[in-house]
This record gives sequence, structure tokens and C-alpha cells, in this order.
Amino acid sequence: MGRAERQGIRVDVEYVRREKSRLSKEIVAKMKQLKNSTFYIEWEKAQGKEVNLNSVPQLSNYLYNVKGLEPYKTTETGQGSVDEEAITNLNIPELMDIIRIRKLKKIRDTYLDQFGREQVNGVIHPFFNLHLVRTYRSSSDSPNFQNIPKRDEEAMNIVRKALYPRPGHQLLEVDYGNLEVRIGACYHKDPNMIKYIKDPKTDMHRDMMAQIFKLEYDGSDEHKYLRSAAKNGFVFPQFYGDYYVNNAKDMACKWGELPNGVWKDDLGVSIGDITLGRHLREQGLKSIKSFEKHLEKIQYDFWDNRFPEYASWKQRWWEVYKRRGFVDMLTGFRCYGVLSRNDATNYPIQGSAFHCLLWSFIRIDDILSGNHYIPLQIPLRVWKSKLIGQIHDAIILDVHPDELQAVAEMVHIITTKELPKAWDWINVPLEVDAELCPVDGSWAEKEKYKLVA
DNA sequence: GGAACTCGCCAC
DNA sequence: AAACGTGGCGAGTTCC
Repeated sequence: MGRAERQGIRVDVEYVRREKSRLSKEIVAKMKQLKNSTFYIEWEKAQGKEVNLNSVPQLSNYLYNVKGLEPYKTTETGQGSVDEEAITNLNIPELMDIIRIRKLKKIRDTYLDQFGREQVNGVIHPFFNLHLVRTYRSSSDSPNFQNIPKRDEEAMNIVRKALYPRPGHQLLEVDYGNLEVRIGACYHKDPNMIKYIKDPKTDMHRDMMAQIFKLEYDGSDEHKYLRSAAKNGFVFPQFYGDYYVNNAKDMACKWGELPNGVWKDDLGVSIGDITLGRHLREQGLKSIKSFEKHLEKIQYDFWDNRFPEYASWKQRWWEVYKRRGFVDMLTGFRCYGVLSRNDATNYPIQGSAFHCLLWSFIRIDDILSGNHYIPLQIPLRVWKSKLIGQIHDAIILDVHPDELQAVAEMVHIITTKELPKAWDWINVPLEVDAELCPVDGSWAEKEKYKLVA
């Protein structure tokens, strides 16, 4: 990991400077426009002094105390929330401008600023800490290389266009697929989960989508969307220890839309020519309450029938922790201290999943730096290609095009074949996906790449 | 003037 | 009966 830190990642300093000033111009223009609105003028009047558009307490106070609006949700400390979800639901156009400004400032002040500040001769050297995280995962700082925008298209493009390989090289990213789910299976050994992992014809999220939304998955874009709703709104939260009441509320708010506990025909996700809310109503799930009851049954089915071994492992593992005060991970580390019921099962899975990545990272480093002892058909030499970073279940390399083929094969062998050989407790196949950027292309330009033909 | 806090938001 | 896991970081705010 130290070698990757020293290697670093190239930053286009001139681009960062230009992009920051472009963002600043848009932020200033947006603020100017906002300051002319009656919403802002009334806010300023109530405030009695100049309004700070970045101040969360000021906005919360104005919306919920001065104007007396009903908060859509509250924060941990009971204050009216002003996060994106909460203020979007107030249906005030000016608040959309605040969301836009926040997003642009996030890109400028959190990411581009960090790159400019931390770069040395056009290279950043993020730290990858191995000693700070309770679960034995890693963390990264100065700058944090592990939270660079990915899902939001605009933010992803702006930020990742700043990061480059060395001249004549290309960036390669190799991700383990569903690593935590697979490593979880090594602990609980649930046969149904193992079947989902091993049999490519099966798909757990597709099955859950059908059950939750009462729809047979047909592969359409709308169904793909609902599949990810089931995955991120129910399955993963359940794995982490959440329960159906939260799941129902989150899913209904995000995908169905029901301000008064009843589905609205004109709001929410559409499937075919009707909305999800309408579809659920036609299926007899008339309100949020009935959807919650529906999810309650699904939760019991999920743990009692679909993954009973997983459920009993969770139970046993918690009993072990209560008796001994610690749990041991398959990778030899011990989780101790005050753990909640969820912690006692989440920590070992999360930690040993990362250790799989770390083992692979170290072995790849051995080979690239010419020190390897693994009996592979790979000549001993120092490679031009280098490891430059890691994001929990992904490895990022800076590859010379002449070595691409060899690197791809080697990484594939290490991550999916050598690792399970080294650790016999790995009882499920491991898979990796890869993405490749063009030669001299930025990290924004990555495209799917097959490691093995 | 800095530490500690809250809040929002990015990643896995 | 319970009531989602791990981080880093920026900005505003309050306290000492």
C-alpha cells in the first residue's frame, strides 16, 4: 500500500484551476438569481441580517420556525431536516436552486480543491490507512481516494476528468463483484444464498423485486429500475440489519410517493403507462400501511424460508459475542469492544471482504515490483505498470499498454484463483469486473473491459 | 484561535 | 424485541 501511495495519481492541475473558476461563475450566477427572488427577500427580512446560503441552521430556522412549514423529516437531534430529500418535498422552486448550489460547491470545495491542495508536481498521493477502521477495512485521506463521485453523471465527469495515468499509460480498475455477499456466505454457508451466487440463471434481486412489487421481472428498463429499488431498498438494508418498517417508508418515499399515506396516481415511478403507486393499489396494497404489512410478511419469508441458515448464523454469532465479548474473523482478526447485535455480524463480513482485496493487492504488488514468489508462469522483472489505489473491493492500476494483456491475466488469476487457493474457507466462486480508460485518457472515460477473452 | 459539535453528502 | 454497517471532509456554529 505504501508503494501505491508513493506512486500516486496524476492530476491535471490546469484543468482543476479552469474547472474551479467555471464552477465559481455558475455558483455566483445562481446565487445572484436566487437573491432576486421574493423567497430570498422575505428570508432576509426575517433574518434581520444578510442570509448565508450555506448555513443549514439558518435555513432550517427560517423554513420551520419562521414560515412554520412542516418538516418532511427530522435530523438525529430532532431539528427539521434541510437535506436534499427534505427540501425537495417542500415544493419551493428556490430550494431547488439551493440544491444546485450545494452540488456545485461540493464538487469545487471537496474534490477539486483537495486535488489542487494535495498535489505535488501534478501528482496526488492519497493515504490508505490500515489501522483506523473498527471493522479492519481501510480508510483514505489527503485526499480521500475512496469517495470520488461515480453515480451522479455530472459530478463524476467533472471530478474524474482531473485524474490521469502517467503519460502513455492507461487506468485500469478491477472490482470484485458482490464481494461482501460472497464473503458473508463463507460465514453463514446458507445453501440458498450459495445457490444464488453459484447459479448464473438465478438472481436474488430479481426474485425480491417480483415479490415486493408483485411483478414478473421482464428485463425492461422499468423493471431493472425496480430491481435496483428492491436491492437497495430492501435486500442490502436487511443484510445490514434494518427492518421492514424503515424499508417500507424509504421505498414508498423514494419510489412510490405518498404524502398522506395513500398512493398518488400522478407521482412516483411509472411502469408501463401507470405509476407504481397505482399498480400497488390494483394489487390490493392500498396504502403505505398495507405496503408495510406486505413487507413485514416478506421480511419473515426472507429470513425464515429464503435464508434460514443465514438467519440462524446471525443468531448464533450474537450469542457467541455475548458469551465471550468478541467475535473472530475468518481472516484471523478479532472484533472486540462494545458491539451491537448488527455490528457483531456486519464487522467480520465487512473486514474479511476487505482482507480479500488486501491479499490480492499485496500479491499483485509482489509481482509488479519483481518480488513475487508465487509459482506463476510470470517472468520475474519490474513492470512499467503500477498499483495506484484501492477502494474497498476495487483495485486501480496505471498500466502500460504493452503490458495490458499480461496485467489483465495476472490480476484475474490472483483475484479469482490464487486467493481461494490460499484461503480454503472461501467456499464460493469469486468474480471480478474490470473497466479500462483510453491511453492518456482520464478516469472519467472508463469503459467495460474483459480481463479474459 | 482552536476543539468539538451538527449537518449534509460523497464512496463502498 | 429491535429500529442500517464503515469511512472523510467542508461549512457553520458554539464553547472554552
